[in-house]
Amino acid sequence: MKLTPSEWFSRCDARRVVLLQWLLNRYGLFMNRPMRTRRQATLASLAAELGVSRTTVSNAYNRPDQLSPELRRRVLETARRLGYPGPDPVARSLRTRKAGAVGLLLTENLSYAFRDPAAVGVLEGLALACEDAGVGLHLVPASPGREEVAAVHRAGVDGFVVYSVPDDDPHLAAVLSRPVPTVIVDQPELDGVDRVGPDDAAATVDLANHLVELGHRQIGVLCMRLGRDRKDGFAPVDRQREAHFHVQRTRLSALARKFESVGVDWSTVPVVERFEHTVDDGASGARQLLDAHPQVTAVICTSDILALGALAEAGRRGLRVPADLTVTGFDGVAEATRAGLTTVHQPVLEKGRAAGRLLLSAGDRVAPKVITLPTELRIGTTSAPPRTAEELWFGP
Amino acid sequence: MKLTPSEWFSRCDARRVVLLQWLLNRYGLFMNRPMRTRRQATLASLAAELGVSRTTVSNAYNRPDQLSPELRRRVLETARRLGYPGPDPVARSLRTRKAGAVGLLLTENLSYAFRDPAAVGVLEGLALACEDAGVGLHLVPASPGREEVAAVHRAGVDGFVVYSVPDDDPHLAAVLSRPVPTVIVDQPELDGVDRVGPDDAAATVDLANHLVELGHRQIGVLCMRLGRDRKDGFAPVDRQREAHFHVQRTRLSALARKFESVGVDWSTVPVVERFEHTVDDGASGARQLLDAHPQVTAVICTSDILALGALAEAGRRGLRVPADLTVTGFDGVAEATRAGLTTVHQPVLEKGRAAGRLLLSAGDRVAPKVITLPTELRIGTTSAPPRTAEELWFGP
DNA sequence: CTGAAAGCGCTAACAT
DNA sequence: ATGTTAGCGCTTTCAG
Repeated sequence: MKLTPSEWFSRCDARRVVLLQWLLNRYGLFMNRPMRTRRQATLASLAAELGVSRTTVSNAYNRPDQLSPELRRRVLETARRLGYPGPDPVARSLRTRKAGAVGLLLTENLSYAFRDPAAVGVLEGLALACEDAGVGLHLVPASPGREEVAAVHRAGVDGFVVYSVPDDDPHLAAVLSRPVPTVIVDQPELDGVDRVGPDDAAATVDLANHLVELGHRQIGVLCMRLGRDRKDGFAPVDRQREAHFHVQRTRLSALARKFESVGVDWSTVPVVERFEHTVDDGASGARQLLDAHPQVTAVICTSDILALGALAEAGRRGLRVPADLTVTGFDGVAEATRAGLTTVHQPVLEKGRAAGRLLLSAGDRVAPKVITLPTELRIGTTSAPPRTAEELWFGP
Repeated sequence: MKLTPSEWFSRCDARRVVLLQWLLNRYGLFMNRPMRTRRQATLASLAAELGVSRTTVSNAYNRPDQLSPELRRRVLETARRLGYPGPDPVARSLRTRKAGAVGLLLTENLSYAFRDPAAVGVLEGLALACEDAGVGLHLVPASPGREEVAAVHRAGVDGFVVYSVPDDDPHLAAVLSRPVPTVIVDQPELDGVDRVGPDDAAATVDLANHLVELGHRQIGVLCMRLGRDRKDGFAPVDRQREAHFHVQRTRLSALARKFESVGVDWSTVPVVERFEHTVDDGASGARQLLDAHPQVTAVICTSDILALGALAEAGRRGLRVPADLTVTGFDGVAEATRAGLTTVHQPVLEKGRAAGRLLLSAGDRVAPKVITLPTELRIGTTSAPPRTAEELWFGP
């Protein structure tokens, strides 16, 4: 039988192989590569050089106890001499079926992720969980604009954490199509997919109760984006109901339920939406809200960032908080606490950490798991009873 | 000649192979794997199912122009039916020698990285560069404490960005031992390694000039950690000189040169070191400095974060800034600008972005490249001439 | 436009 | 304690 070149090659003894490899390397076979990238030493060439098997070299790196210390020393020494940088991580990943990294998908400009303290908290918690497990955290390049999902397919990871994306996000679909475990943080809520997040409805009801008890009936709401389309302004009830962001949808509907239960017609409650989640947009949203509805006694914001903007706008208008206007937030980030904001605190760092742990412990689990984090209503110095008609006439 | 099983196997035609694979799969060969992980479809099995070659299936994903649209449709359709998730990223990386990710090494708790605005800026810029190039950003889990460098070797990346680590960092050594391009941000300064950073010496001299011109001679310095060992307190001159952080070393020596040139004996200048880089540590450092040296008229901080702490401490002591005490920073982060701090501004976001671009454009380059970023002295409201003896006695 | 052949560099199971 | 064998899943010339 005729041998293929590779078969013949593989029948040569180690010394011959080395010689051949060297010759091929030296004279042209790799000429198409830039000369600088001189053919790296590999585990195989190292083994050949040493006259031992590849297994032995592999063991020298991965299972020191499987070798005599003396041989191991020789292997490592020769590796250094030959400039062998250790087993190639990609090849090892292919073989072991472990990439040693978890992917993070946040369909937002990364700039946003780094600016929003709540997002940073999640990121930090996740990073800590990864650090504990010794795995890398692979940020997937996915801007909200681009529909390009190739990056998701290209990511060599053992699982994904998806942070707060719309339910119709194409990147999310791509993630779910990959045969690796996935944990969603906050939103969307998907059957059969692990998730970690607060009980938004309950937390929002707590907050609403507080405002109802204070006596507020003339309220306005400032919320984050409700869809992937850029839209700033008043959001009618059907847009609220069809919001592609589950968190916003839940918070709004919880507010609606509570306030309707005390006789407020929700369709008359102004809800202002802002696409960007910044303090400035919070301020402009509050401006729009208060310009059109000056009778409002409380502005409920679905995030602290927006609420900080609302506070700034109140100041600009000469409205004293909470005497003239009540403002509330959501998240309980440090900046908000410092500002004395009445808000719902959620443990963002824990959220990220829980997501990481959940993901990394996947595999021994079969049923999807949902972790609900505790929230806490934190009454600060930005909420008080509305001024009565009397007070408005005669002063406090 | 006797055929090995694999040789024999490879001589079977496609239909037989499929049947065999199916049988083996079904009956025991993979019984050691958990049953849930039912053998995923692969490109090969898909090709077999379709009766085409692997090349064709590969092309369907990677080179649509190499197929009839009709065939491509059929391939993708069958893929969906079989639950084939597309080419495995790790296998592809092994074959193409491209991981599609850049590694980021910052030997600090990631928590720190996310809290320090200067670090966040760099991270953000780097993330933007990666996003533009469509490659992932792989955060390497490397806490300062652990000497464990395996994570560096395990990272499947095409290159590394190293942000501000000590020159004797073992993780850095591990990175440099990998046969991939590396760009260092800020420090250390290493021959033959690409680097991007400001001209610390020149910038510091600018700042020192400003203080000298104002008339300050009794100064104190507050600096970041000078070594990997946790050490808080006064740093004698030799510790300053032997600092393992090039940036700190340079800033201190530039200050020393400048102030010595106007007659100040540097060995009498108190330099307080803080291991942690937080506002609180800045405050405690300032306290230690001012407790021991109340005659100081200016506190020069090697970062804005420390300077913000110093401002807080000054307030706590009833010192008016800048009337009673001048405080300066370094970096020009937003918080500092808001506080009116006199500082050296450096474009942190650009720094990260430049590092990313530099790394991603490597390969067509041969000589190492160093990018020096412009800095700008920003005189704020925290620097003024020191009070004269007269003023001290008779008031301003 | 399609297919055959040849590995990328490594590890794990199973011998010895 | 060390070696043998058999791929992991893919892309890429090169030859039809």
